[in-house]
Amino acid sequence: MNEGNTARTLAPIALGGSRERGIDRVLTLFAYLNACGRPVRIADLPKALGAPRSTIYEIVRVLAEAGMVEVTGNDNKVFFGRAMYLYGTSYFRSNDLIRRGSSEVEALSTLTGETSELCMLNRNRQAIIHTHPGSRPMRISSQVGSQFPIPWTASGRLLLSQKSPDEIRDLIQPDDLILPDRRVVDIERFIEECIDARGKSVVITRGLINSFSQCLAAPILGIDGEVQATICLVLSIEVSDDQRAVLQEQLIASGRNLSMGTVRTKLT
Amino acid sequence: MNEGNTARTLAPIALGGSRERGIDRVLTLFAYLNACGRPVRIADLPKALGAPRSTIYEIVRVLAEAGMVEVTGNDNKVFFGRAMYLYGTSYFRSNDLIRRGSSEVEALSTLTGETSELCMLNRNRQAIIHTHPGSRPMRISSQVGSQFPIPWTASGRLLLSQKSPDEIRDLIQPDDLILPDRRVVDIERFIEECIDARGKSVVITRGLINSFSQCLAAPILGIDGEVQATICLVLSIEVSDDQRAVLQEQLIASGRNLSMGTVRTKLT
DNA sequence: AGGCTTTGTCTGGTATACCGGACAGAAGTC
DNA sequence: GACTTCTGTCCGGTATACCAGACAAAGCCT
Repeated sequence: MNEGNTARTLAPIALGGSRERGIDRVLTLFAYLNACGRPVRIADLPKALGAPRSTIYEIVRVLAEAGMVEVTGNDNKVFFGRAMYLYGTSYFRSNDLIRRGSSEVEALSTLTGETSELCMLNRNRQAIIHTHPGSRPMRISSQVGSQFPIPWTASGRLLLSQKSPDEIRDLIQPDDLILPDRRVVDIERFIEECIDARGKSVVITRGLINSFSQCLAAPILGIDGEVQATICLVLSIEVSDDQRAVLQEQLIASGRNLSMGTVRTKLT
Repeated sequence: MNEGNTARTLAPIALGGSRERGIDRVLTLFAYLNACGRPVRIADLPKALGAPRSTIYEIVRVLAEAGMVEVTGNDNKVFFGRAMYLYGTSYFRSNDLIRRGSSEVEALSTLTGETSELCMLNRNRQAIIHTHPGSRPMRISSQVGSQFPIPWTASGRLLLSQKSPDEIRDLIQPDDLILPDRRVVDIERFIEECIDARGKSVVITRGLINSFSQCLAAPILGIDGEVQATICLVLSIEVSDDQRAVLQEQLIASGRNLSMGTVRTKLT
């Protein structure tokens, strides 16, 4: 019933009915479909995206023709299409880090029995690129493709660790500082934590996204030492210190394993 | 050195310098990136796509900001980006057939030792959705994401088998009828072959894409009996009749396995 | 170094892509 | 069946996205 809540966060600004480019409409549409995670009725899109009906129908028609989205036969719902999958696969094939990272996540998760994730920055969000659930009876896991506000996660602190305070301030929207339980993260405190994360081989956050989990994240470094991604473990808050120390070592090893040019240069 | 050969097949018409929509430029760009299969210098795009420089730079900037493409740091090449991967994954997750089909391809290929592929229609091309190379010393295989003119393949005949002659004529461009060795497929003959394929449980083509391979394709049927995709085997032309008969049965079983509602309804 | 080509940025003008709104058909409501 | 709401299509006007072309910076040859 509440219209446009999602739209307000997705649509660039969407004031007053100012005219907008087709390409921007398309990008907003994609983001919205991804956020929904399932087919959406075309008729709902104008409201949800704050766009005129005629525009939406035209855009969907063009995108459907190109295979970027598909329209289901009977009830006119749209979702991503085959072409999107092909292009995404193309990216995956070309991207060594994601390929290696995905299999490292599987390995780490199998080894430890815990949920493991590969995370990267996507604009001003932290995206779950790949994940493998743990083998414990109570799994804690998030969906591939879902995106979190950066301040919610340990990975986020690492991913921003090489940015300047001003860059961080620019990147973080006020909304992003509100945790799921309504607590608010102080931006200055967050910036400190990011800078603190610089060069660290592991960062831990506890009780941020919820009260019963903690997140251990290790950086994956590029050829010139910048943080390209993180690999992380999602643990129950109750894991013993000893256990965590072991897991932490394995996590750091995985992160180092995926990093470029840092380990190999070591002399025997 | 030959400029624009690819562009001519990709760009809608692109005559005379008529103005074109941003969204169409974007779709052309995506298709071109996919056709190249690797990062492309931004500076080459205006020539390749028949678009003005200023437009290309603007479009790439916007798409890069949204993460749909990425620009490499040093030599300004563009390729698909993380967002494309996320959205593609989203499609994959929502699409049962591709998920099951991909694993069936793996299974069939492992079982037979031959190259296997999952194919679907994508606009007026046949797309390789998933593939697994055979275990023979001389592999014959094509890349995931690559797209062929429909008349080149056995799968193509199945995928069009339920269309009317007029629909087929509309779909097939004159260029598509030219085989890699310059022979030309007769459109009327091709239409007959498509209609022939209607209801067949396997279609075989020999020496079409090259002289040393043959392609066996089996339909994957949707709930109401229409061909949604095909699964196929790429074999050396020299495989014995006996061998082929065995492979053919396994292929048909895989296709039936992936089809909806046809087998399960059988009485014991 | 001097010319030549290539690359990326910027700007103003105009063809047109997007918008608003009208319209008809479908679907629900009483 | 009359009335309201919702869905999808169509059309003319205008704000503007795209284009052409100029410019500077950087390569790249002799």
